Parts: sequence; structure tokens; C-alpha cells
Amino acid sequence: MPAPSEVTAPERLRCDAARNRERVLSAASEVYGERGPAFTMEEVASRAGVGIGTVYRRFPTKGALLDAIALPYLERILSLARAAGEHREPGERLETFVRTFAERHASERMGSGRLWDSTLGRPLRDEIARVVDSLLDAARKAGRLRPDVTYRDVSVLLWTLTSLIDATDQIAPMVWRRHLDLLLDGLRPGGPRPLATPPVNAEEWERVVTSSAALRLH
Amino acid sequence: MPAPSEVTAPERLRCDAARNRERVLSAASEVYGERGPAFTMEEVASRAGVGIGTVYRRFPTKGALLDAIALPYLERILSLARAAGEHREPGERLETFVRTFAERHASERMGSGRLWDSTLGRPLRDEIARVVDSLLDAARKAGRLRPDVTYRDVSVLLWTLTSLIDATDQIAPMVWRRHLDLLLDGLRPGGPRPLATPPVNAEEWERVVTSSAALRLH
Amino acid sequence: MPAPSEVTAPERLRCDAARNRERVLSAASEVYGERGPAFTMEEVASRAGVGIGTVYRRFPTKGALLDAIALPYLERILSLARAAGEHREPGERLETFVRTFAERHASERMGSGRLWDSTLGRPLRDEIARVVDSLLDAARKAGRLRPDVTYRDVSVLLWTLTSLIDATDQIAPMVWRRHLDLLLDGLRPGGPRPLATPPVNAEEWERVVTSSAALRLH
Amino acid sequence: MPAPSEVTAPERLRCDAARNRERVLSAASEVYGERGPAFTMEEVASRAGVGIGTVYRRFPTKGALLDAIALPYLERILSLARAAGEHREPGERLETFVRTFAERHASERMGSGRLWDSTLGRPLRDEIARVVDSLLDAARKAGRLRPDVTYRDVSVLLWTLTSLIDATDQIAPMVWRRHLDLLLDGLRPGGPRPLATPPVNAEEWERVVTSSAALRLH
DNA sequence: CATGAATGAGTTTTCATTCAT
DNA sequence: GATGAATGAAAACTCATTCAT
Repeated sequence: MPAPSEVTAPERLRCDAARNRERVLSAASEVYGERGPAFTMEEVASRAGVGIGTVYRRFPTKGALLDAIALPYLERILSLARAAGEHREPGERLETFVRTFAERHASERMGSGRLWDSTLGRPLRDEIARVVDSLLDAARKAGRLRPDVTYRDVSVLLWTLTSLIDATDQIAPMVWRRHLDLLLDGLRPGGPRPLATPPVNAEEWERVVTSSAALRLH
Repeated sequence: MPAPSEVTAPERLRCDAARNRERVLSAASEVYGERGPAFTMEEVASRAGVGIGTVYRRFPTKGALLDAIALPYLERILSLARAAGEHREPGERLETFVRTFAERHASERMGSGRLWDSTLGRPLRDEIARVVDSLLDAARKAGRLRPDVTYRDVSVLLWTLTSLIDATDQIAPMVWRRHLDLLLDGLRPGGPRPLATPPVNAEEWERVVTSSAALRLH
Repeated sequence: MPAPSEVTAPERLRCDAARNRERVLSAASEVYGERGPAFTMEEVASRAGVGIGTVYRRFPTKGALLDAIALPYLERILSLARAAGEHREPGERLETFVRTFAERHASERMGSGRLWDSTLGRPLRDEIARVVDSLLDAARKAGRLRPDVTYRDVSVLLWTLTSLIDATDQIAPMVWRRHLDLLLDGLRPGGPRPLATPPVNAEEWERVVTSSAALRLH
Repeated sequence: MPAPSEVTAPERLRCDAARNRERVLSAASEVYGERGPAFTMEEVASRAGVGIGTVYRRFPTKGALLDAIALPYLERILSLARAAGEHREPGERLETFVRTFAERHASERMGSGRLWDSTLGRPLRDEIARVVDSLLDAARKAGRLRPDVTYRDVSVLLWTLTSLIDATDQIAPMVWRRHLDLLLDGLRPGGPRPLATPPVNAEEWERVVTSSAALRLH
């Protein structure tokens, strides 16, 4: 049975390699989530259970690895946006997207910062732009969004939001939720409803202010 | 002759020491403004015109030095808040504070990130809280602010804003201004006035997305 | 059916193997010519169009590969020596050999340094010794060579010459030619003819001294 | 006694630093002599008995260290040339210089290769050129040197000679001496005296050919 | 046999921190 | 007190070599 073996052998090889690639990638995402871009290649390697040489075989540069982390990240964003587009109430779609995105980011420590960068994800980003634009349209038509908000505004918003989540979620998980409510609802009076999240209380705030949380924002 | 010598010598020393402390501090602020927390202790020393040992005598740790930078930073914030409190229109005071703070941050590269941290500035921070609270009050009474916004909400807002400014001001200076408009004006429709800043255009956005700007957000 | 399969399969394999061996060898010579012993095994593999494992199957060590490169090198030397032995004027044969060898080395970047080493080429080297000895004899009999010069003297001369060629040919191609003239003609006065190559001029010398040419001599 | 202490303290500091600098330098020369430019910074550090950081404080780059090795090397060459210029017999001066240079190079493992390079030693090199030129003049006037030999010819000769010495002195110390005799005396017949060094014998040659001596020539 | 994935010791360089002077 | 020399633990990256497929 040379055929099958010949077929499967390379397949398996690729399988192992691919598995390792995945392991490195998820280890990198993990470490990135914990320590930001200051993570060590060696740490990624050891957490992936491979030698450092293996990491470098797949990603010849730390930057390349960061770029690679970005792609699944973007893909998840896209799928969240698409899922939000299925929401029954068109007026809720945008908010649903932003909120689920934030929750997912907090729970899965999706990458951030550098990950919005890199030209690698261009087509993906374009597609995300299209989908999010449709969410904006729906929200606008439902009278739930001021007409002058663009995709880029939302993007910047998500961008700063992820930084805030990274910096505070572990020590004061309500901070970013409150901030998100404010962002979504606006600062002006006359809003139709009170903010869903209560103001940040003293203990949480204490933790934020005394920890090095702010450090991570830079 | 213990008195004179002990009086003058330490006095002088204290003088020199104080002068050195100031030099180190302003050198550190300068370098921090230029390179963020990645600056080198040696660089601070040489820019202050002292030996690196002197830096360490005053600030036993790089972290301590960062903490120390925060104080003048907080002082400037306080003075901006106070100045804004003098604004003729009480309803404008909060917005004036936030906007001048942002502009100052952008132009003088006031420290950020880590600088919000540290327990050193506690009394200062408390005073800032008081003053900003009065701005909030005024804005609320003038019907320019939703009633449930707290000092901490504003603080988080400023916090994320400085990150955005640090990351984008040099390559796309309109990005954070637009975002700030949105923050101040809210995302809901029916706002009393159109946003002052036009949407981010394609070129600027391109620059942000292709540069490593996002990197600096972490 | 053990016979046919065993006969053809190994035959083919041997064929392929031999072809691979050759490919690896010429790739290695090529890379060696370009970068000296600093070349990478991976580079040899990829230029030969085989996997790196294949390289290691044929040559268990980088040193072994270097040794193997030496053989064709020695063969070319031998053929040059034999060709020089055909020269009409017996008195010219030695000089012809040395000069054509040097030119070939310069133009084809024949291997050098390590290539004189290795015990692999023993019989070949012995044969070269025999042929060059005959050139020496002829030169001696023609009164063109001092009687006490041996094959080993010539060998050392060629050895240092190749180093000089490697180091200077690309940046100052006259340097080694002048040196060779001196070597062949002697340093003492009263020589029958002036040196054919003019002294190295300032520009060329400058290039040698300021470049990292000397580095390559080690 | 504040004055003396103040005077000596910095002096001592400088002393220690200078001592370390010297240690690093001589360690580097030593290692360079043994392994050529492939030496390790760590090795230099440990042999100098200092931390690797100290090496980098004095010589911010491996290249800088190599450059620094070159200077004392050039100085020694200059002093040898000057000493040779004092030789009673003007006709012997050049040869004396070349021979003592070679012996010193062999015994003290003076640097080589890269050391001829670098623009650092420019003035020193110019001075060497002047002195050696005077040796050439003297030799020429004494009828001991063919009139067309220039300083650059001698320089190339010394250059290749050091390579040969580095490569062979430890395993076959007569090889380079014999070669030097040949260089100095010329290859043509009719020379006034037989070569002082006997031909390389089989054992020595064997050692050269089988060792990796040749490797060091590249 | 061929492949190329995996390995990890080794290299250069940086920088926060200590300590002798 | 001030100085800056010394330290050495990392960190990013390379490459000869081994080994599973």
C-alpha cells in the first residue's frame, strides 16, 4: 500500500507541522494577551512545548509572529460582526456587535494593539469594514445611530476599548463595561435610558489606580 | 565649628541635590515624552548632566522615577482643571478642561500610561477629583451633562484618550480629535449639533492602519 | 519478484542519489565561491533543490562537504598542471601553470582555504605533486628556476596566493597580479626583466586598506 | 587631605578602568591570535576576568574591539621598523625588519587579518609607510633590493605572510620561514646564496595538509 | 531514501542595578 | 554625595545537526 502511506505521510507531516504552528500561534496569543508585545519568543516556545527554533521556523521574526496572531483575531471579529448582522432587530445589530466583541475580547484575551496594525489582514479588514458598515446602516435606519458616524469612528472606538479591557479586565472588570456604556449611549443629557452599568465604585477604582494597569495602556 | 559647616554644607548639598533632582526629573519627563517608558536610565542621566549613580540615589528604581514624573503631570492637570473652572460659561467648563488637556497632552507630550498609576500622587489626585467634580456639577446644572457621569468616568475617558493621542497624533492628528468629539457629544442621534471634526479621511486612516501606531496603544 | 524490483529500484535510486550528490556538490562549490566557509547548509540544500536531510545523508558533516568540494578543485588543478606541461617551452611551463591557476581561481572562484586541507584528496594530491614536480624539473633544466625550490614551496606559494586573490580580486584586481609577478621574479636586483605589472596605485591601495578585504585573509 | 584623595581617587578610578581596558585588549589580542575573528565576546570577557558588560562599555561593538586591537599592533610594527632602521648595515635594514616582524608575529601572536584594515590607524599607517620607505631606500642604495619594489609591495607581502604564520606556526613552524626565505631571496636561479631554511620535510608537510591549517587562511 | 520539521546551544547586544572610588 | 565602571541576566536571532514521517 504505497499510495495510502505516501498520501498520508506527507499529510501527517504537514499535520504535525500545522499542529505545531497552531500551538505556537495560540501560545503566542495567550502570552500576548497576558503581557502584551513585551512577551518573549522563548516564552512562546516553551508554552507551545516546542524549541525556540521551531517558532522561528514558522515566524522568522517576532513581528511576523505578531502579524500572524492578528489574522485569527480579525477573523473572529468578522464572524462576530456577521453574527451580529443576523440579529432580529436591525437597530440592535451594531450595539450587539460591539458588546459581544468586547466580551469576547475580555474572555478570550484576543490580541490587540499591534494586531490592528500590519498590512497582512487587508482583505479581511476590508470585509470587516463592509459588514460593520451594514450594521451602521441598519442602526442609522432604525434611528439608533447618529448619521455622521463612520466605520472608522467605530474602529477607533473598538481600538481604545480593547486597550482599556486589556488593562483593567482582570483587576476591575466593571471599568470597561461602564466606559462602554458611556461610549454607546453618549455623554449628553436627555438620553433615553440610564446607563446600564453602575458607576465604578471606590474599591475597583482603587485597584485600578494603585496597580500598574495604566502602564499597560501605553 | 559644627554649626556653620553643618548648616552650610548640607544646605549647599541640599541645594545641589535639589537642583540635581529637578534636572533628573525634567530630563526624565523629556525622554519619557519622546520614547515612552522604553527610555533608558543612562539616557536620563546624560541628558540631566549627572552620573547614573546620581539618578539612582534620588530614584532607587526606574519605577520610582516614573512615579515621580507623574507628579508634575498631575499638577499640570490640576492647574488645567482649575483654569477651566474659571471659564465664564459654567456649562463649558468641563469640555474646556478636557479639550485643553488633550491639546496640551498632544503638544507637550505630557506623560501618560504609567503616569496615571502610582500611589505617590494621592493627595494631588484627590484635589483633582474635587476640582473636576465641580466642573461636572457646573456642566450638569447647565444641562450640558447627563446626570449620572462621575469623576471616574471622566478619568477613564481621559486615560484612553491619552493613549490614542500618543499613538496617533504624529501620524494622523485628526483621529483623536474626531474621537474626542464623539466622546463628548455622544453616539446617539438627535444631538444638538453636528460633530466639529470631519470624519477621518482615507489617507489619514491608511497611515494609522499601516503604521505601527496601534502598537503604541498597548 | 525480488530480483527485478531490487535491481531496478536501487539502480534508479543510485542514479538519483548520484545526481543528487552532484547537485549538492556543485551547489556547495558555488556557495563556497561566493561566501567562503561561512555558507549555510540550508543554503546549499535549497540551491541544490533538495532537502537538507539529503545533504546530510551524503555528507554527514559540514566539514565532510568542504572536503568533498576539494576534490573537483584538486582535479582542476591537476588538469591545469597537465595542460601547462604541454607548453612548447619547457622553461615556461611552471610559470604558465601558476599564472593560469591564479587566473582560473580569480575568475571561477575556485574553492580555497580549507580546500587544500582534508585527507580525502591524497592520491589526487600525490598525482598533482608528480606533475608539478615535472614542471619544476623542466624549469630548472631550462635555467628558469633556482635549483632548491620544491613542490612544497610552490604549494605554499599557491596557497597564500589564493588567499590574496580571494581577498582582493573584486576590489583591487591588480594587487595579486603584482604580487604574483614579484613572487615569480624575485625580490633581488639584477633580475633579467622589469616586473610586468605596475606598482599598485594609490586608489587601489586605498580600497584595499579601507575595505574589509584584509578580514578575508584570516 | 582632601586634595590628594580627590586627585588620586579619580586617577585610581581611571587607573582601574584603564587596567581593565588593557586586560580586555590583551585578552582580545590573545583570543584573536588563537581563533581569528571568530572569537567570542564572552570569551574575551572571561579571559580578561571581567563581565561581558565591561567589554561592551569600552568597545561598543565587536568591530570596535577589532579596531582597537589593531592600534597596538600597528604601533609594534612601527617600533620594529624604526629599530630596524638603526641597523648598522643599511643594506640589511629591510630584511631585518621583515624577519623580526615575522618572528614577533609568530611569538606574540600579534593580530592579523582584519587588523590591517580599519581607518582608525591611518596616521600610524602613514608613519609606518614613511619609515619602511626609508628602509627600502637604504636597501636599494646598498644594491640589496630591486629598484621597482614599493612600500605597498612589501605591505602585501607582510600581509600574506602573517596569514601563513597564523595558519602554520603552531603545527609546522618551518613552513613560513622557508617561504619567507624564498620571498626575500627570489625564485630565480643565480641568487647569491642558498636559502637558509631547508625544504619543508615530509612530516611537517603532512601536518599542514592533514590539519585544518588551511582553513585559517580564509 | 528523501524530506524538512525540530532542536537548542551559541552569538551579539542591551540595560537596570550595584558598588568601589 | 557624586560618579561612572562593572555586572550579568535577558532577548532576538542563527545554524549545524538529528529524527520522525
